[in-house]
Amino acid sequence: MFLSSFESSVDAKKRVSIPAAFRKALGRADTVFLWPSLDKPCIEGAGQRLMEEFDASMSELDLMDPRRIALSNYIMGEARQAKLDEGGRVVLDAELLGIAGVSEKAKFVGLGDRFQIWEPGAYEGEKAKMRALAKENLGLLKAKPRRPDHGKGEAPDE
Amino acid sequence: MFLSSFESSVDAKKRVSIPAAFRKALGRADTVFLWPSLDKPCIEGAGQRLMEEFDASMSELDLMDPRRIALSNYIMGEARQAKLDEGGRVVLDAELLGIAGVSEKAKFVGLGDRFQIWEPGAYEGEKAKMRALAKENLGLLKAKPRRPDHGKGEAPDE
DNA sequence: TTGTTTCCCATATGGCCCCATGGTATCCCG
DNA sequence: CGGGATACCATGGGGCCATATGGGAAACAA
Repeated sequence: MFLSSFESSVDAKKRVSIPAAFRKALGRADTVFLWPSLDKPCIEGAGQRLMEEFDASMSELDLMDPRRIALSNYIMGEARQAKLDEGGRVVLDAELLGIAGVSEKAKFVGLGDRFQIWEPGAYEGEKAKMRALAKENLGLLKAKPRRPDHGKGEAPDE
Repeated sequence: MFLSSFESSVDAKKRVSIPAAFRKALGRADTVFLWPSLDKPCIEGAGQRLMEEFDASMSELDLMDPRRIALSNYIMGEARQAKLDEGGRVVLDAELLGIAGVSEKAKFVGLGDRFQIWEPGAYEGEKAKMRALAKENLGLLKAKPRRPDHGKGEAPDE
């Protein structure tokens, strides 16, 4: 799970360290999938697993459905698979850097099944917006109905 | 269940002891999830269980639903998973400490499924407010209808 | 060649893990 | 009932190792 946020720096060769915690969430393969966000000035990234989910979702549409083509075009067409070097870094190409406005520093933000890479300043503004939207939608987080705990749940074992 | 309040101190390495009573409520895994409160100057924390509930709720929304992204952004982006050392302590990073204004002492307050960490002085003020709000809403505590007792009082669980 | 990309090695810093100590409450045994 | 022993808990400190980041050499493209 991509959890928490980190900032790392972009060197002269356009390399960034993927935070160690995120590398662990990527799975065994030393690759990341990266693509420009559809609606925000940031880069999105994930491991093989999420790509397979996208793929599975799309395969439920007819082969020639124009909507399928459009989705494939965005998801498969725009995404790239980057290989991590042995220090856990990837090279960000000029297009990705441009879209996100990233130059010196890159802010990695975990979103559970994926993560985003922001220019740190730009992210501050976005964060405020996201917080407001999250606040409005806290109601979507349903509690699992639980019956008065008869010692089942998190009883310390021992 | 996170119950009652405790105060512990923050050492030079920004470590705090999680109260032993709370550690038992965290379950067997030696990790805590910590995040800044949405509306109060304090840190909130919980065990794996609550995070899994969040995760499950979110996975019922569409992959690209903006509300999902916003919620993920707050919950996954701002939370961090801290590992307890063998003495039952965690390291609080500078951001969390800053948000809660915690420096020397930290006040742990149990809230049932989660807990909060306050700067002790700040908590005193908050406590008064919470008490007033609780007083106005005592009516929300409904008695569970219980039938005329068959057994011997309440069975202590265990 | 010249510039760009890819791989590999180097290194310091700070985060994490472990060991140590002192204090306190509880229990047991005298 | 008292004293001691024991377990548990809070806190301090030190050392190792992973991580982040810099740089150089080799492979490749123009």
